[in-house]
Amino acid sequence: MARSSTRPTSRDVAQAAGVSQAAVSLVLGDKWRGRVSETTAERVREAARDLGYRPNLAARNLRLGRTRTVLLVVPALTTEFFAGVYTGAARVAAAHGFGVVLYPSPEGIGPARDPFASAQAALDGVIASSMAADALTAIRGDQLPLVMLDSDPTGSLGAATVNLDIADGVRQVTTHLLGLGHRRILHLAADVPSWTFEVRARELAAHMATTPGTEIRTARAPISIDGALTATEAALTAPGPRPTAVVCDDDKLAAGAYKALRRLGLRIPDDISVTGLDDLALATAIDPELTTVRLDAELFGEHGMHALMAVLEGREPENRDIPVELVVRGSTAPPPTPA
Amino acid sequence: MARSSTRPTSRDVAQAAGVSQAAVSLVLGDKWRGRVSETTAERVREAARDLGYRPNLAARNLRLGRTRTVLLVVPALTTEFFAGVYTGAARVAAAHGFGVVLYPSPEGIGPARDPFASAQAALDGVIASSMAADALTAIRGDQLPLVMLDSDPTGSLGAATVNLDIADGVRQVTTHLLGLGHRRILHLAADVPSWTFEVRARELAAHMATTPGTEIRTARAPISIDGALTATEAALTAPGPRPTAVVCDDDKLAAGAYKALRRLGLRIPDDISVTGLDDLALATAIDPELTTVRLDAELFGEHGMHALMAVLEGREPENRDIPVELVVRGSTAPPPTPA
DNA sequence: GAGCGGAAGTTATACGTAACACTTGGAGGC
DNA sequence: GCCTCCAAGTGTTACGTATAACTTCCGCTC
Repeated sequence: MARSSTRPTSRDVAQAAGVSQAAVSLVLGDKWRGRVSETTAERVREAARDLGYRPNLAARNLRLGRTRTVLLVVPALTTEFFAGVYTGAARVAAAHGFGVVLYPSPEGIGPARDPFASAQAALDGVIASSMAADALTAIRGDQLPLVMLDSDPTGSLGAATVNLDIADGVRQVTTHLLGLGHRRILHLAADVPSWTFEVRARELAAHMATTPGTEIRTARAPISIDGALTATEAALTAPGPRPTAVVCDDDKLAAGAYKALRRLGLRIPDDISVTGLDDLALATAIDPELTTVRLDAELFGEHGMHALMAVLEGREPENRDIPVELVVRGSTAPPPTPA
Repeated sequence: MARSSTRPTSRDVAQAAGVSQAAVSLVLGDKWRGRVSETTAERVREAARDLGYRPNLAARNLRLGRTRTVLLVVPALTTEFFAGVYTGAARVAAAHGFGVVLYPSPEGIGPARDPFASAQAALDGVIASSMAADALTAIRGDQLPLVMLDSDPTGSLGAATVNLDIADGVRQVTTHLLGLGHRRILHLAADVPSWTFEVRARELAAHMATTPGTEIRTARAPISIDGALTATEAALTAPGPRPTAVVCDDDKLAAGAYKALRRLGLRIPDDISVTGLDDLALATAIDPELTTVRLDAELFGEHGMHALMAVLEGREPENRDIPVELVVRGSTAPPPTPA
């Protein structure tokens, strides 16, 4: 009968199995072939099971100087309900000096007060998306291997980058609209300083310029339905010939644009076309369903992690852009013929 | 000039400052009042700054046997884009034997392969919501302080629970609809085995029964727009008098119901009313805006964390239900008067 | 001038693990 | 009959930190 108040250690298992702590470590670490007999190994495994042994990861991490864990940094929280749960919980936790780590069951969400303080205990590398400069400085200060998602490849950080081919997506949207006959476009731009949004504006301008007689009007809005509504309404009631299509930086903005258009009495797509970018569930929830650019988020994640693994293994990561795909639905049509 | 290849330790700082490692620990741990002179303390801080010293959290955690970090377990991933990023990244990472931790910048997302394997290194407690039984068993095996969110308070787990007053929300919805004159209701239920959904069905039935001549038809659907669409269409084309209102277990189901109703040529709310539950951004993105029950997710999170803190500090957590609020929008109206 | 107490440190140790270097007891070769 | 070699382990150490216990020096009091 061992002390049951505290968690069992490998030494407790060793004692229970009548072997040394080293043997336990070998067996449970799966490094015993030819070093420990099969019968002894089984005895150790049984003892570990009986005691409910779980290795202490803090000790293991300290010993190995390595954690087999990486940090994925995302720009902001898109989840709605559990984002709120996290925010509230994290606030109280912080007040108690605690950090919070989210776990997605079975897929996935994320962690902590100060990511680099509370995470460095368990990090071999970082994947970061569209981050603030100061956070990046903190990461670099840690000298952790870093992969950037959707960031300027010419940025001076010297980190590997993995990007969605947003530029091509914008080209596809533009080609689609130009082909339908649209010439005057309202660009509903996300009011967020991020490379990925700069690309949209730049590429839209560049590709529209290839056709003569085109015109782009720009409205900026925070990424929220209400923000998009207000900005769109203002832009469309401004003087001058009305745009015949609204190109939105993402689907959420498009949902806001829908509301503004309804309020202005404009029918989609008869009076005005709308496009999004992301292909969220929202895109098919609204009426008419949204013509948008599908981003393969999973593939994106896979490529990002592959790149990080390459860096960790000393290989050169490949900087390939991930293809995207235009999905044409009911929100785009030829512009109305002028009376 | 110290060795610069490896990360500086507190001993390196001590050497640089000409003091013992213990002194460094005291100064940086802010426990030096009356034990170290102000000038020495400043010298230590300067050395730490110069070397870019960051304490090794694995070592600290090992030493303290405590991590000031808790794990928040959520039932599934609601985020769309970054959920996919996480899934893909986690898959590749797992293939390499790595775990993944998400970090929300600046608010918040979460972590890992096997939550209890990769997290126990840094956990003092757990907040879990609607979890699978096996995962719960794993948690209990860890003997970690546990708070359950939205779970059966009479469950045999002996954990503290913090719940939203979903029952009251359902009562408010029912009262609202009965007051408008609705008697035949379609309950679009989430096909997910969870206490929180059982409550909806039970409470709806109980409260409807208080008014004579009422009738509930039930349709089950997975929580997705397409699933809800199919289930709703099937339920409303079935024989018998058509329900005049659809009560949905959450907003996403309601969005699917909208599509089904449009397809059937029914106008909302003139021909049929719809209600949701959650008050997501989606609720105001669809047309007409959805009458739903607002859940204060942040407050929920705060209460969950308060409860966990109480457990950690040996206090008795209070098991209060968190109030919810009916938000009446454009999707509900009196039932059409029969011809 | 002996003794005391506090300031300003230092020394030593333990947390739990992984792995290197060593031991021991036979079996087999010549 | 002796040497070698291998299987099957064990003893020991280090990872970096926090802290309890100890030391040393000095200024004061009586």
